[in-house]
Amino acid sequence: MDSTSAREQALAAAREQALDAAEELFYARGIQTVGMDDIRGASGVSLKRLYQLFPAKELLVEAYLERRDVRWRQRLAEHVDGYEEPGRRILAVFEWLGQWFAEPDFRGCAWINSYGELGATSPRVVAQVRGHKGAFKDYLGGLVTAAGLPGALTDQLFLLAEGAMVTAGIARSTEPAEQAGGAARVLVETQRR
Amino acid sequence: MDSTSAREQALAAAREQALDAAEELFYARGIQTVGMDDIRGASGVSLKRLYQLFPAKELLVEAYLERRDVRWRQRLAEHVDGYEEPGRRILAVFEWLGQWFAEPDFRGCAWINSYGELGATSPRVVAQVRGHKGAFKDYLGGLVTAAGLPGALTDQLFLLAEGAMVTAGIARSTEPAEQAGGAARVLVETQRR
DNA sequence: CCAAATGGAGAACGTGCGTTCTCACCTTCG
DNA sequence: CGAAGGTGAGAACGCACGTTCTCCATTTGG
Repeated sequence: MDSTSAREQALAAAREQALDAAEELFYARGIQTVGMDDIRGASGVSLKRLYQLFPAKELLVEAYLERRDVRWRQRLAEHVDGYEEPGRRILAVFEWLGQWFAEPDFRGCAWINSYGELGATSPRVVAQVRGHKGAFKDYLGGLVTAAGLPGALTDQLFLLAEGAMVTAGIARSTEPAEQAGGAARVLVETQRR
Repeated sequence: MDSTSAREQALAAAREQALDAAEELFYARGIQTVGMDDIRGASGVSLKRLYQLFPAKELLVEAYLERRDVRWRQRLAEHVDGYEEPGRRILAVFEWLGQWFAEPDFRGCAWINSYGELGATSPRVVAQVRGHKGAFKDYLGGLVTAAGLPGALTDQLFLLAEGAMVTAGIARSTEPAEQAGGAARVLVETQRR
């Protein structure tokens, strides 16, 4: 007998459909302007099931950010893992940012946007944003120490990456990735000796 | 006879009171969670007058961002003008960011937050945000060229400043200012010879 | 001093939306 | 087969809020 019954599979499938719709709509139009009814329409999951899976909209938002965080960091890591040399791996981060910025539906950093929208009212969203940014910074920190570089460099590279994300979102441009990458190269080189 | 009649003065005063309340509330709690009635309560300006001064909430938001932009850049320029040496003036920008981050009611960059909240729905807000960021970048550019440094440095310093603002807002910390300032110093020094 | 316009307080209107409820229709299992 | 429980479609409920309107007091200009 399966550990996952037919009913459980149906619930899991509905959950993914709901999160797919939530991600697409929330990211594209913001969270507050998307109603639960829009999620239902885009996902095909009934309101009843939606509220069964996520007892409140805030929990759906939380799950959306959580799943996106895992996937986002996974995609980044996959790109970085295409390189071996520690210094090169650091620059690969900014390279990947450029690829991300170039995606046609890019609308800035989902977490920064969510923070701007709900940072003052939703502690769960704040926790997700801090968690995501903390995880990204930790990842950067790993790359820096693997390259034998001082930890203080991590913060600087992190700020460059954050600045690039906001600016790419606001200006609808991919340039910030190269500009940040250039600055990162200089900072890394300076620390190398 | 005055070019400003008593009535005009009253209107101008009400406008300032409305904008004072709007700035305090919008910045602290976000724009969508503050109702026009909250603005009335905090400002003492009646709804009728509010709508007479700003025919729609979006226009009040626009005016709020516009006035804040002028004041923000003024405060920054005043701090920078405390220094003469061109290289020092660049670093003074990050110094001032640190002072700003340390203010008790600091809640991140008002424009980045507004963009996250309304960037997908309000073209007027988007225009204000792009305008403000453009003006800030231009100001930085002036400092860079005054120091005889290459223009490409402007973009890098801008990204550091933006990253510091977002991060200070999300993490509720003033550290990003020093971290960004440290990176800026390295970037400037590297270009100096 | 009076008519006309202005202003404030707050009710009212319309709408959007988060959340719950209704009800008819299955599915399931004894 | 038949009762019990879950499900989808969508109505319904409550509330918040942007915007407008009502009503009365006040001011203003002739």
